[in-house]
This record gives sequence, C-alpha cells and structure tokens, in this order.
Amino acid sequence: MRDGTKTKEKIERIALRLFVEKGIAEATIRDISSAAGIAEGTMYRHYASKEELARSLFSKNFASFSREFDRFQKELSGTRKKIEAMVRHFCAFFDKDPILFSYLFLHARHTQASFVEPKDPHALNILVKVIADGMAGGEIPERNPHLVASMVAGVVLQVATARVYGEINESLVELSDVLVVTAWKVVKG
Amino acid sequence: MRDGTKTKEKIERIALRLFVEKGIAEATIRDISSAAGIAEGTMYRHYASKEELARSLFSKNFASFSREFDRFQKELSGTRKKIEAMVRHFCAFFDKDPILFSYLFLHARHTQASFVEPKDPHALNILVKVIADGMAGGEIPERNPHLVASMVAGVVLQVATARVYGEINESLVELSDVLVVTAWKVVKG
Amino acid sequence: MRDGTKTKEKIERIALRLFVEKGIAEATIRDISSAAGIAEGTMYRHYASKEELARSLFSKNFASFSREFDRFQKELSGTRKKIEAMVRHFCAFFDKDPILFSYLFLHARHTQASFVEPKDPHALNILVKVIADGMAGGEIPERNPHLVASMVAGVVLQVATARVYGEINESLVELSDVLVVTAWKVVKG
Amino acid sequence: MRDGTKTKEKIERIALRLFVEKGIAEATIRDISSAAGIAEGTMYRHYASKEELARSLFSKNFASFSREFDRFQKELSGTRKKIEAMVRHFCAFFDKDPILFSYLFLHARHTQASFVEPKDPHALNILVKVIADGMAGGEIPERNPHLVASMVAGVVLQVATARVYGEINESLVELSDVLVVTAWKVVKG
DNA sequence: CATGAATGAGGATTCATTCAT
DNA sequence: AATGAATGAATCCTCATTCAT
Repeated sequence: MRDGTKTKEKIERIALRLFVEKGIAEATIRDISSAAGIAEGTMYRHYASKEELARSLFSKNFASFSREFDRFQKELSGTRKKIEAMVRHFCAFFDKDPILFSYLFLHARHTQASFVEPKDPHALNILVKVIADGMAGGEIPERNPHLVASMVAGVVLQVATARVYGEINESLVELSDVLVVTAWKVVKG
Repeated sequence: MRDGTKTKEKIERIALRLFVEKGIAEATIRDISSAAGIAEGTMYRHYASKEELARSLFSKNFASFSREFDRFQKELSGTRKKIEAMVRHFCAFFDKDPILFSYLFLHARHTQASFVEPKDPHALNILVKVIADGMAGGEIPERNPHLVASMVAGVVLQVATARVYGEINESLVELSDVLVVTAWKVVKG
Repeated sequence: MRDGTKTKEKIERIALRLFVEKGIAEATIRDISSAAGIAEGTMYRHYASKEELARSLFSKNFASFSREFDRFQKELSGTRKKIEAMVRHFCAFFDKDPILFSYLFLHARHTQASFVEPKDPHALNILVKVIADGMAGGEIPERNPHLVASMVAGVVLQVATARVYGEINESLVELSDVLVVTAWKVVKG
Repeated sequence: MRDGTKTKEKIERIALRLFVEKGIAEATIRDISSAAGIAEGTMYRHYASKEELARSLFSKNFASFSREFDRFQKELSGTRKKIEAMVRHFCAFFDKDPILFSYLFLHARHTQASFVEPKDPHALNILVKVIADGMAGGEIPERNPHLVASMVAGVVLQVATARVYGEINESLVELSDVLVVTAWKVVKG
C-alpha cells in the first residue's frame, strides 16, 4: 500500500457503499474488489466470507454506535434531556455518515436481525430503557415502553429515509430541533 | 387444478411470503415453486421472470392499496378526520395481511423504489397532500409537508415493524387509538 | 378449419420459413405454432416431434424434387441437353420457392445430412451420374465425376445464395442462360 | 497450466471443432468445457457468452484470412494471376485447417452474416473487386461482377464441401490446378 | 499479504413434450 | 382433432470461494 490507505479500510468503505446501494446479495465480491482496486482473492485475506464482511461491518459499527449512544444518555439526567441527546446524536451521526447510518438502521431488518448479537448493546433497547425509566420515575405517562420507543424511533428513521431519497433537502442536524420537539411530544403521549 | 386454487394465485401467495421472509434475491424460483407445489417452469407461464413477479406483486397491490387509501380520505372532510382514517386504514390493512404490508412498506426502499410507477397513486404522496391541504386551510401549522408526513408515517411504520419482529404483542388495530392520537400530535406540531 | 387451409399445411409452410430464417434449433415450437395460429399441442397431432417435422419437411420435398429432377434428364438425350435441363430446373425451382430451395440446398449440410435416406434419389447423385455417363460416352473429358459435379453444383448454388442475400438482383431464371453456359464450360473442362 | 497449453487456446480449438461438428446452437457449454478439460465457469473468464465466443472465433479468423487474401492479390498484377493466387490460397487454407475453413465459409450464412463487421475486409468482396477491376481493364468480359464472383466462389466452396463430406478424396491443393483452370474459364465467360 | 485464473454448485430461464379437458 | 397449462430436463450463466504462484 503506497497510497497510505490500508486495504482493509478500503474494502470496508467500498463494501458499505455497495451494500447500501445495491443490497448485500446484489453486491458481488467482484463489484467490491474491483471498486476497491484490489484482486478478488485479496478479500479473503481480510474476511473469511462475504457474509462475514457484511456481519462484521454491521456489528462493529453498530456496537460502537450503541456504546456511544449509551454513554451519551448516561451522562445526562432527566428523560427529556436524554431523549434530546439521543435524537441529536442520531441526527449528527446521519449527517456525518449517511451510508453507514443507512446500513445500520434503514435496511431490511430481516437481513441484519441475525447480525445483532444479543449481548451487544443495542441502540433501540437503550431507548426503550430510557423511556421505561422515565415512566418508572413518573416523568412520562406509563405505556408500553416498546411501543413508545418504536414511535419515537420511527419519527427519526423515516425522516432519515426521506432525506436519503431526496424528499427532504435539509440535513438532519438542521431538522433536529423539530425532531426533538416531536419526539418529546410522542413520549409525553 | 383439482384443488380449486388457481396456480397464479398460489404462486403469488407463496412468493409474497418468501420474498418477505428471505428477501427477493434470496428466495429462489425453486423455493417458490416447490413451496407452491408446482414445477419450476410453470412459473414462467405466469410471469416472464422473477423480477417481473416481484414487480407485479408490488405494483398491483401497492396501487390498489393507494387507491383505497385515497378514496378513504376523500370521503371525509377535515384534516384530523382524514389523518385518523388513514392511520386506521393502515392498521387494519396490516392486521389483515401483515405479509403483504411488510412487502409493500417495510422492505428496503431501494429495491422497490424502481417498482413504483410515477403515475400510480402513492400512499405517501397522498399523506403529503392531505397535510399540505391542512396547512393551506390553516388547520395545522405551516411546515415542510414532506417532513411532517415522514414523521407521521414513521410512527406507524416503525410500530408495524416492531410488531412484525415480536417486540410488541398487540395488533395494530388495538393500538390504533394511540397511533391516531400520536399522529395528530405530530401533525399539530 | 374454416379458412380452407389445412392445419398441417399451415404448419409446414410456417415451419419451413422459420427453419430457414432462424435455423432449426433456433425456431421454437412456440414460434411456429403461434405464427401458424394454432396451439402448441396441436403440432403433436401432426408430427411426433420437432425433429420429425424438420426431417419430414426435408425428405418429402427433397425426394419429390429429386424425382422430378431425375425424370427431366431421363427424357432427354445428350449430356449437354441434360445439364442444361438440370440447371434450368434448379433455377425455376429456386424462383418458385426460394424458401424451400434454401431449406433443401443451402443449409448446413451437417444438419440435414442425417435427413437424407440413402435409398432416396438424390439430386447431386443424379448430376454425378449424368456426368459419369457423359464421360463414359466420350462426350466430355474423363475426370473425377464427383469433382466435376461439385463444381457445377457450386456455380448454381452460390449464385442462389447470393440472390438470397440480395447481392444479386436478377431472378435465377433470368440468369439461367449464363448459368447454363458456365456450367457447360465447367463440365467440358 | 501445467501442460503448456493456454486455456483460451484450448477453448477456441475445441469450440471451433464442436461448432462445426454439431452447429453452434447444438454445441453446449458443457460439451466444450468438458472436451477442453476445464470447468464450465472457466469459459466465462475468457468469453462473456457462448455467442461472443462464436462471434470472436469468426471475426478474428475471418478478418485475418481476408487480410492475407487481400495482400496476396495486391502483390500480383493481372487478373489471371490474381485469381490463380486466390484460388490457391483458398485451397492451401482449407488443407491446413479444414475445420476453421468450414467454420468460416461453409456454415449457414444467416448465422454468421451478423458476425461480419461491415468495416472488416471480406474475402468475397475482394474477389468481387478483382473481377470488377479485370472488367474495367478489359481483361475479362463485362458482366455483373457479383454474379461472376459468386460462380467462381461456388466452384471452390462446393468442392471443399464435397471434400469435407468424403465425396472427394484428394486434398484441395492436389485439386488446385483443376480449380484454377475452371475458375478462369468461369471468369472468362 | 496479494493475485487472478480456475472452480463448480446453484440459480434463472427455455422449450420440447405431455395430458386432462 | 385441438387446446394450452403444466412439466422437468437441459441450458446458459453467476459468483463466492480456492489455490498455485
């Protein structure tokens, strides 16, 4: 590697993009390796299989996102503040890397359901927990926390989707005030 | 056909299920035909290709849903009533046929984006229009109608997703009161 | 059949055309039956298989042509007259039915070699015999009669081919004087 | 490659033989690859499709033959000499590689018509030109040069065909004196 | 680490043929 | 005789993966 980019990083960056653009099944090893400027066989120096590449791309990033997500809310107190921080974190993360965001959150869940290790921290679960805690603490009305978390998540994710498909032109950070307010309304019931 | 079920219907029912369960790329013609109890070649009497099957399954049902969806709101006046009717229609539709609902609304948009004919009525666009009309009529505050529509749609779709994955146990119809109230809050801003 | 055309004739006419246009392997039963306006299964009322159709089309017409060809020369005396009659017969036959001519004489011989029954009269063999007789009778110089017959046949067949592909615009009958003279020169050595 | 034969060459040699023996449509990828001792998939590293293989086999060899053919006649002056050189070249080429000759010149023209690039030099056209030039120069009588070229070509091609099918036992080179004399008679009219 | 030709199982599709109506 | 839906073997082709260099 004379260009200073490590092969593995190149593979991951390209694979991520192609998985999102075409889908995991439709993006071939040849697509990825040729876009990455490496030989097909070279992929297998770094990943045992295409599935492992897809899975690793997911787990690694998903876990790291979830950890950060978790830390964020832990440092704050008050459900309102936690929710706000989470929404803003989502928005910032989307704007920073929409492709990774799409890979982690917008793709058919059935594909990636199998990628989530139960032991890993899971962003959605953290949201559920924050909401459940808020209910337990009397800050927000008691309801099924999964239901409430889904509604909140839906607000943000669907806006992200609309942004990906060009139906909305603002960045998510620009929209984050609206999203925070809306998320809180949803949580407050 | 001795069992009174027409081959084409059998193909469609099975294909829909397998496309949702495994994904379009992963569901093979052999999977579909063997589950349908027919020969592989028989598929091609009814559909020119697997892609045409997937596309037709989408367009036909999507268009018919959207038309119904449209009619529903047209018969009512007042943004609140229209939104309520739409949310309830979504919920009822989900409960009646969760597999079809998943195929139409929960799958990777990039796959099916190409399936939507621009001329067809489109459920999301109808929602956008209802919201835009409500804003024009002063019933709800002025904002980007695409943004508001996305947030509303997200609430319902993410709950549907959670239901599909067993994170929520109630039927969508049981949840529709909550969803209507939440949707309206989101719209009112 | 209300249009007075018998199904079998319709099949044969269409099959002949498609076999010549696309090749036997490339012309499908569906092509033929749909062009003939009948059902696919109907073919099998008249022919046991596609191969039998191709073979029968060949043998029947080839044998009938060869018989006529044979009679023609038998009725004449003198090699020159026989050759002339044969060439003119070829030309007239081509003009009358270029598609049938192409099927019988211009298609890959390997395909149709297997169609010729050794016992059947064979146009080329008749030509060989006429030439051999002419040599035996001292009318034309002694050479390998197969060689001479091939050269003569080549003159006519290649002109027919050129005509089929539009490289020549005159009908074969219009060209038959030239062809007769040339054929005779070839035979005379 | 341990046997020193390159895969691509092996494919081409075998494919050529099978295309001639069985026809392009009838020779399957499996036939070719198994005769070549390679895997089916290996074909596709070298050719995008069976059709591309057939086409490339044709174009490459046809163009190279035609160029040589052209050069040959250009170096000579006098129609008689040119014709003689061309006929002898055909004969030598046939004897050197009867399979390639058959593939290029004896197969159903409709199959390979589409393989000829209009810009490529074309053996038949060269013959037409030589004849047309001879007419213009007063060396041979004026007639439709396409007609004369067809007759000359027919003489040689039909003898080649007879040789392929074992109706003639001499090699074409052995027959070339006769063919040259005959061709010239045809041209002289 | 990197290469890329070779592999071969598996997938979509075609099509001659059958058969119940 | 005619139909045309159904069949399934056979075909072309793809692509994840292996391995000799």
